[in-house]
Amino acid sequence: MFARHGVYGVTMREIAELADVDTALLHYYFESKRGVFDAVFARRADVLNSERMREMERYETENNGRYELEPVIAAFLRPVFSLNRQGGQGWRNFFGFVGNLTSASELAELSAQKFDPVVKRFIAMLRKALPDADESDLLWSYHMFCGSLAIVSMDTGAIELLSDGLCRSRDSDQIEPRLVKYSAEGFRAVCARRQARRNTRK
Amino acid sequence: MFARHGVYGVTMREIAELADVDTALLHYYFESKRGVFDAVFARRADVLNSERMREMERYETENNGRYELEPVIAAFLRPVFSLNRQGGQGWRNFFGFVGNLTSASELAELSAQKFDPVVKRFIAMLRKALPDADESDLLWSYHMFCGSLAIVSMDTGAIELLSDGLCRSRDSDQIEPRLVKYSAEGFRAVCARRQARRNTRK
DNA sequence: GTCTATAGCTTGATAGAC
DNA sequence: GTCTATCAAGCTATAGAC
Repeated sequence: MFARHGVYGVTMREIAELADVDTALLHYYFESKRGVFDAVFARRADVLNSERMREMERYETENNGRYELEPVIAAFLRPVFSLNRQGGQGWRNFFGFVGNLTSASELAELSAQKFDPVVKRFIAMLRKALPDADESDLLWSYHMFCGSLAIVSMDTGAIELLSDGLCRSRDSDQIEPRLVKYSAEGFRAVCARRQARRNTRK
Repeated sequence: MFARHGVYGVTMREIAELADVDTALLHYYFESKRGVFDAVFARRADVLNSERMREMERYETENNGRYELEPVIAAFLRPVFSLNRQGGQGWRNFFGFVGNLTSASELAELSAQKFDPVVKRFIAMLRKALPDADESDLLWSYHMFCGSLAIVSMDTGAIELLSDGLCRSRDSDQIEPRLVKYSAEGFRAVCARRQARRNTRK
C-alpha cells in the first residue's frame, strides 16, 4: 500500500483492515504509523543488503582484482530481480516502495542511510571498473542509474499504457538484461571519456 | 510543495498559508484540492509540451530526414533544462513535481495522458534514429530514460548526500550533457543489437 | 494480547456576512 | 471576491474492559 499510494496516501485503518486486525493492535506492536513504516522497510531492506553484499563479495573472490562493468552492475542488481521473481508479491511491493522513497524527501534520508554501506561498496567497485572516471561523472551516472532502477521497480502501469500491453512491468526476465546493458553503456559514455570506448580491458 | 511531499503530504491550509490567502478562497477559485493540483500541473505542462514540440519540429526541419540519437534526445531535453535554468524556482518545483507523478499510481495516468502526444512524437523520432530497434527494446529504453530524467529533476538532496556536496541537483549545466550521453549510449546498447555499434549512419 | 470506545485533532469543503 | 466561522468526516493514538 505504501508502494502504491505513498506514505501519506495510506491510513492506519486501511492497513489494519487489510491485515484483518484492529488499529489498536497496530499501535500495540508498532507504536505509531511511522513505526509500521519503519518495520516494513527494515525487514526487507536488511535482507536485500546482505544479499547484495554477498553477491559483491562473490564477484570479488571469483574475479581476483579484475573489474568489468557489466558483471559488477549485474551483481548489484541480481538480488533485486531474483527476489522480484521468487519472492512473491511482498517483495515486488517492497521494491516499488523503495522506488517511491526517492519522492518524499524526508524519507529519502532514511533509505539513503539504510543503504549507504552497500551503495558505497558498489560505487567503489564501479570506480575500479572505470579507473579513469572523474568522481562527479561516476556519481551522476550512479544517480541516473538509480532513477532507471526505481522506475522499472515501481509497477505503476506506465509501461503497459505506453506500450499498449507489449511490455509488462512484472517481467523481470525482460527488464534485467536491458537494465544491465543500458546502464553499463551509460556509465561508459559519461565516465570513460578519456579512454578508448571499445576496449576497456587495458 | 507537491513536489517535495507528494499530493497527500500537503494540505489546503498549508497551500493557503504559503499563498497568503484563505482556504475558502482556494475553494472559490479551484473548487477542490484536486482542482488546485490540476491547475498547477496544467499551466506549466502546456508550456513544456509546446516547447518540446517546437524543438522537435526545429530538429526535423533542420535535419531533413536524418536522425541522430544524441541531438534527438537533446532536443527533447532542452526545454526541461532551459526552463530549469531560466524559469526560476517555480519551474524547478514543477519538474520535481512531474518526477513525483510516477509514484502515486492514480496520478501517473494523468501525466501520461497530458504528455502522450509529445512522448509519442519523441519515440517516433527515436525509432528513426534507431531503425533496426525492436519495439519493446525501444520502449523499455525510453522507460529507463524517464527514470533517469525523473530522478535528476527531483531535488531531494540525495545526490548532495551521496557526493558529500560535490554534485548539486540544481546544477543543470552538469546534468544536461551527462544525461544526453548516458541515455544515448544506453539506448544504443539495448536497441542497436543487430547493427554496428559505432557507425550508425549507414 | 485483543478488543471497544473514544479522545483530540486535522482534514477538505461550505454557508453566509460583508 | 474575500473573509469568519464552522461542518462532517477522517485521521492517529490511547485508555480501559476483558
